[in-house]
Amino acid sequence: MGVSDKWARAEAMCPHRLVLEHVTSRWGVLALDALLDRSYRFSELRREVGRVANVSEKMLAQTLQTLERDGFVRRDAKPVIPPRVDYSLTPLGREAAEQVRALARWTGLRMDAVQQAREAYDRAKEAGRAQEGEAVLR
Amino acid sequence: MGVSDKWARAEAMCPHRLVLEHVTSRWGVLALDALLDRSYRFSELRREVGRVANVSEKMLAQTLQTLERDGFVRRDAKPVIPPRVDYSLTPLGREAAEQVRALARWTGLRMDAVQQAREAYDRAKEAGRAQEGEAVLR
DNA sequence: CTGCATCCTCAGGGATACTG
DNA sequence: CAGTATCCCTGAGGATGCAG
Repeated sequence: MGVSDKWARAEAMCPHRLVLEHVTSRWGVLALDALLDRSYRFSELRREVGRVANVSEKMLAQTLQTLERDGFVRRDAKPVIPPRVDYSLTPLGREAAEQVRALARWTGLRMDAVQQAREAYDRAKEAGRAQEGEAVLR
Repeated sequence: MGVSDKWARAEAMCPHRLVLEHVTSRWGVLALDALLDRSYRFSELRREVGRVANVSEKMLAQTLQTLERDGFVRRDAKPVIPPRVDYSLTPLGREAAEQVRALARWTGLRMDAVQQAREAYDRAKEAGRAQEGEAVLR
């Protein structure tokens, strides 16, 4: 289990923050987003998520377990050889995933504004440095 | 700068994911949420965020810089002694913060469902273990 | 194929001390 | 007060190997 004492304390202070962390975690976001479209088998999901950013099988498994425990993801393992496990969203998980996707879509829409802001910021910073240098020279 | 090569690669693949990470980062969420209500001075914000989870001044500063660079947070430092720096949301940041707060509120509302799911999960897991033990005994 | 266990690395992030 | 710089350590997370 990955839950450290520090997190236990955090949970005590504000339990729903932990859920938020799970949902907005690096791989949680991507998994939920993918599962919003359809159900996936494990390595299928791994590939799908991997289209955006590579995820180790360990982290994906861990993420899915957390999401399952929180009641967002349903896992059904068919008892066949070779094993086949399908992951899908519960109704609760669907709600969460929609929120997350909304946020993700928003960031996509506003990327240009963010880009501009960054350039302005970097330019301003650069100008600041130049002035500083000038001051030193006299 | 804390941007590692790994993140540079991630940015190349999918730039808006990075923004999402900033916004949903541990301290980003709390800062945005706090600033949605009003503007704060640095250590005032530190205290406010600290009501939920303690944040080192280093991490708060880092978080605020990232958010400022992305154009979410406006920072105005009054040139007075002692220094006074006010942080507030830009219109863009307000949009982001509202999304984040929506997500946060949703988790709060659904905490009971999550709790139940967790208990069910843990019970099922426990039952599984018990059966396993039984099987071993015969 | 789907995991769980193990080991190992590195970067996130806390504590502290110092500057403007 | 509001940071910046430094040190240091924990823990997230990748790689590998094994089991069912």
